[in-house]
Amino acid sequence: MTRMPASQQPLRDVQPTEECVERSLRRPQSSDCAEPLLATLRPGSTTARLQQIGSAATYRRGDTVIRTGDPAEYIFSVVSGMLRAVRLTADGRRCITRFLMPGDFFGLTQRDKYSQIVEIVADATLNRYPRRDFEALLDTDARVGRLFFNVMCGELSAMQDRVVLISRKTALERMAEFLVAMADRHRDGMYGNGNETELPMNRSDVADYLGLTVETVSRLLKQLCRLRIIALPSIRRDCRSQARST
Amino acid sequence: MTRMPASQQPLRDVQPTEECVERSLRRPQSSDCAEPLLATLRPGSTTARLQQIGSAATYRRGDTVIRTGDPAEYIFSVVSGMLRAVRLTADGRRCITRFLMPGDFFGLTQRDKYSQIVEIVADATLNRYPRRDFEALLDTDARVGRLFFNVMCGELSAMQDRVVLISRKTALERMAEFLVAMADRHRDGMYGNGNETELPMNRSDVADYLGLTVETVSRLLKQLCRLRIIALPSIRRDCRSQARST
DNA sequence: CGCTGCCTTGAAGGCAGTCAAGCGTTGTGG
DNA sequence: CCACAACGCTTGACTGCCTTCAAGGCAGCG
Repeated sequence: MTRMPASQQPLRDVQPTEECVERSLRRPQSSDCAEPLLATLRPGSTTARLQQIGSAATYRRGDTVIRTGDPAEYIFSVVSGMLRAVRLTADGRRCITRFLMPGDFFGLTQRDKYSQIVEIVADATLNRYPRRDFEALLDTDARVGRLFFNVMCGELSAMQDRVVLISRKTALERMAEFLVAMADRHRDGMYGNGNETELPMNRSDVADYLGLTVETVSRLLKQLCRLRIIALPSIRRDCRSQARST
Repeated sequence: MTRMPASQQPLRDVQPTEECVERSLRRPQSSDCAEPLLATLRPGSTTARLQQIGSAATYRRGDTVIRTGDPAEYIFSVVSGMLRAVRLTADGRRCITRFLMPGDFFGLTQRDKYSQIVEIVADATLNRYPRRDFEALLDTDARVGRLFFNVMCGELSAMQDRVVLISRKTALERMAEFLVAMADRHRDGMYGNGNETELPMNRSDVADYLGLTVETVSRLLKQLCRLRIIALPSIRRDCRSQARST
């Protein structure tokens, strides 16, 4: 047994200011999963063995892929499109725990039923892996275990960032960080280039993702327009100058 | 390629009421990790191989085990005591992402640096596993990969529950759910029996865990006392009748 | 004893929610 | 082609929950 030295508590007495919103507009926000998960998927034979057990399926906007309580028979990865992972409280209050984009996995659980709802935000192609095959692979191929260990480390860290965002930041900061995160994720992707990003989800989704109301989201977007931080050429499009947003 | 059928959106138009707080007081809350992680640790030889690379260390209240940015050289599991995982915003606002209790792991990351701070809430004994050895084990023994896959599934689900709790529930509901969760976790443990639970953390910790302020936490506890839902025999002790709390 | 840290309590204020109405777009059917 | 309904988004006025600010109490400890 080793005995560890004591140490001091961190100080904290600063209040949220305009500077905080400024900071929210700068990358990087996330402390752990800065690189996209796709990077961990591309190389090597691990992917190949995984691909063998997977099959593609397409879904349309509004489709429900999995529901809370459904038997967890598949795990999924997103090839294209966008999805939302939803949790509902017993009385119907809604929360979007994450938006799923190409490279993301979902449906991972050790239980026999899914614990969340996943719906399609923008037409999507998914890979489905039968759970039985997936677990067999997990039990025999350590590299697959390692791959998913990494995937889940990244997700866990992202969720921790989200808890901080929602519990300790103002509405404006949440909105700003959300827009920057979306823009980063979509850089040169299907939904955006460097300085223009399409937001396939509606205001209600954004609100439930950030723990706000539709009205507040609407007001915040207007406010960011007034501050010349963003522009909204169309209702679903968020256009920003590089200099300001990064 | 299979084509999936569309389906309907869930309804939701109910407002938080007294009934919601009632509901917060009932178990089970969590949808995925109801059984303690210890259960997944006890049986089989997986644990044995893990134990071989681990060594115990004791810490005192107030100690810092890991800091953001420290080289991630170990992963840890809690044997006894209680810890808090802390994240700070750039300007010092604090958030406790989780309380760590016997059976919990922390320090798991695929990066070379820790992304959070972990401090001791109540004197603790930990197991430390050198990262190098741990990863070697992970790369060779699929059962270890499977074990941690399960561990992380549970944590991920717990974090999702937390996001719902913080983003969509009232202060009173958060407080009630927190107390019930602590009581459940401590049932017949070191910090509690069936109807009395010790809360080793201070008000400030509870506040930063629930996304509230110390003052609000204090007022809520008083309110729950007035409602005869809890009693506070001492400042750190939370005493409830079985009938009401479950 | 006084100091320090933690907790409580009260009063006032503000941020985001609630309620309500109106606008614009899309889609449907006459 | 237009009327109309449905839906999502915006805007304004008001409310209320929780925070902020401030002061005081209590226990532990040098």
